[in-house]
Amino acid sequence: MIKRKVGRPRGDTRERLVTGAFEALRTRGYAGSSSRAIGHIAGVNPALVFYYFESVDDLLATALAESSAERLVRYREAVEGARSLSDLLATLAAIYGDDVASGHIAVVSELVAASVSKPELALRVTALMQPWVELAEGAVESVLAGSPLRDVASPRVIALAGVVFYLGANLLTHLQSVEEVDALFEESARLAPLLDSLVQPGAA
Amino acid sequence: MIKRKVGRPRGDTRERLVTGAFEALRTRGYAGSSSRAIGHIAGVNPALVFYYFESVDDLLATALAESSAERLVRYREAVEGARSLSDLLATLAAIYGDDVASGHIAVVSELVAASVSKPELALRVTALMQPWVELAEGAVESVLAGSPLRDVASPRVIALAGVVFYLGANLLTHLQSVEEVDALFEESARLAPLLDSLVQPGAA
Amino acid sequence: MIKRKVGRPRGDTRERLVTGAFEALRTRGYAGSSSRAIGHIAGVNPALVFYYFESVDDLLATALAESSAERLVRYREAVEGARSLSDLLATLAAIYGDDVASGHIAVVSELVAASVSKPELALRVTALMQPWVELAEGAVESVLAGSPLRDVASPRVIALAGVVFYLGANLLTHLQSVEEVDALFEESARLAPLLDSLVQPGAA
Amino acid sequence: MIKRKVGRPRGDTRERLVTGAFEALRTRGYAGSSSRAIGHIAGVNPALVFYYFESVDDLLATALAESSAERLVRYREAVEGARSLSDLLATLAAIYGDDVASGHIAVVSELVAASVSKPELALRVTALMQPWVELAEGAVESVLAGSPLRDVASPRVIALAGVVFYLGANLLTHLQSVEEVDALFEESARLAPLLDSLVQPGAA
DNA sequence: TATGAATGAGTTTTCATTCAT
DNA sequence: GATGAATGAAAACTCATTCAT
Repeated sequence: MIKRKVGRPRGDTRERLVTGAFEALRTRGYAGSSSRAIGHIAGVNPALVFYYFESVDDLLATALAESSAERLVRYREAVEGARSLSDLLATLAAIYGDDVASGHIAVVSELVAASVSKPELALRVTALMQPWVELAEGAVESVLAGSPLRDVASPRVIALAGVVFYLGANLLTHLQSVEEVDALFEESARLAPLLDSLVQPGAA
Repeated sequence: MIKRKVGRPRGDTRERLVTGAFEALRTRGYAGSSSRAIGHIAGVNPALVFYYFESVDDLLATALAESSAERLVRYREAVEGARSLSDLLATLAAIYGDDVASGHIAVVSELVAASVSKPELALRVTALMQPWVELAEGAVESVLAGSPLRDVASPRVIALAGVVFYLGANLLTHLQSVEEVDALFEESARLAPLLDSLVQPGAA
Repeated sequence: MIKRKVGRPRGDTRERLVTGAFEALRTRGYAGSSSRAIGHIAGVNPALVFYYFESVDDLLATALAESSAERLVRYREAVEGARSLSDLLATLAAIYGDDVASGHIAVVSELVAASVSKPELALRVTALMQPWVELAEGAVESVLAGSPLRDVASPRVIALAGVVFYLGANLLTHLQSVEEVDALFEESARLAPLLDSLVQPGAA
Repeated sequence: MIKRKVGRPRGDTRERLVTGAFEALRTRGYAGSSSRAIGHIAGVNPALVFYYFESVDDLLATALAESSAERLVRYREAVEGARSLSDLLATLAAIYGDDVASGHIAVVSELVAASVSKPELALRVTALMQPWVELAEGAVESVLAGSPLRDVASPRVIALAGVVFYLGANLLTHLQSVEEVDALFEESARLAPLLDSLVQPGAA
């Protein structure tokens, strides 16, 4: 006798869990993302979390990893095409805006926050940050090429500064309102031309 | 025979709890700062947390508040005495350095992070941030006085940028090593004179 | 050096506690009437509960006792003046109505309810019921005097029936709406003359 | 070597919990029916209370619901077969007697009492009462059919009166002795023929 | 693959009560 | 009379994880 639970498409369970974890983090925060909660959102038995993943944290980190990888592909072109510091700042602002809208920013917040007291999770999250730092580093490098600033400022550090800004803005978005943070990006857009002229004194 | 119930009127229980909470946050993170853990560190019955405070979060926020107030007093002079942007950046770096050493930075991290999913806590933490934003705002204002930049950049937003940087650096300190973040501040020190000349073109 | 806490009139503490206990029962229920809660309402140190009373339950029972005694005085005349069963029913309805308004009914509910699993409290509450049963018994007796029913119905049992009705109505008031219970009393008022004619076949 | 973790899949756990809850209410009262106590009586891990039920109150209400449903089936025939008010009163007395013996009455008492300060529980208990009120209403209606009283007394209200009586008797059973309450029912049995003759003046 | 049952440790919080002052 | 501090037990509930099936 063949017995097959009806109505549950097989094979996509892992994927459902990943999506469920992302949603859980986005809507209930790290503390509310228990295996039960994720299973509930995914419409899947909570025990499966441990079948497909090592632990809840592992699943959570995977959810962030997948979202991050997808965005890396999506933004790489814009970042690498940047010709000036103001281009780069504009891109950072655009990424930030998209991430607020998609909920990615909330998920980052939650996991970075949790990482603070979970070393294992911190390792995962840090690893996810690396490609972004490298991407930014390359972009800064090409923008600074031929600039007198090249000798004063290290691209690596400036890239890190961008990440620090993104992380800090992340937190502030939760603590204050989005508007305050938006004002920050608008202001930087206004100052951008000034920065450009610092970088390439002869241009324009 | 002298018999004294341990822990009876010691008079400093509240204070011990506040210190214990700070230590718990610093060494075990938010997740590890249960009433039990705090009571253990303070050498006090965990139920007393609820005698002296409304909740664990209340105690935790109080611990941050006391540390924050003490630092505000300590740093106000330096911040208000700043004469240039590079002075201000140097002060920010100094504060950051002290806060890493004293553990205050860890405590801030933990509570800001936890705030992300605890609205009530977020309110407390946000309130604690305000005096710092205002202090920074005033300092930026006096530094920009008479500068051509005055018309382009709002002191409020620049002050917020400083806070965003502090918060972001906070997180990065946990995710990466302290060295990376130190490099950030060193770099900004190297760039500071350049910024100063932007602010006061005529000077020097 | 004479030191006297300002602003707290001495001597009325016991009374404040009794009133506070009544209010606590009325507004927060038995479960919410902790020594802390009562102390808070009374504006008095919770430890005083144990100075003036044996236990919280003792204080609670005392609060009911005082309210009950006061009402007994107030209603005795009406009950004893009743000339017919319909008079008695009307009085029962009036008492019920007053008790709903004054909150006494809520307090009775809470304590009778709690008595179910607290034998000591049950004793106190039962004792408080006795004078009412006796009062009712006397009234029924005089109403039935000279009635053919006298041989069929014992006044004691009819009085108990009244109390059972009062208690049951008490509970129903909490489970259903007050309106339902009011309907009950209105209906009995409509049926009362019929009952009167049973009691005194000859009259009117 | 046969090794079987105690308490693993036994299959009847839910049922054990329901029975345990009933027993706990019966023998220890509402206040004594903690998850721990129920788990102990049921021989089951207390955490399972929350696996199978939403809360302790949910389990408790379920226990009452199951007992109530079973009795409803058992008594429906007798109630619907009643031809006179005295039949109905006799049935009420019989139900009361059975309920005292089975402990159902104690359980009702406890939960009705607790409902006074637990709105959610009150909803459940009230819902449980409805079928009984309706059953009684139908029975009263058929008994009053063709009676001159039909115009004076509403079946709904008389049915409610029956419930009020049952509830009040419940409480009195706990406050006083069972004997007092028994006397009440005996007396009503003695008065029943009189009532019957009121209802159907022509008969017998 | 998937499920549902089970466990034990953990959490925050509340309480009655006691006692030194 | 009155206070505030302290205690220890208990409550409801949640969780990650395991395991037999």
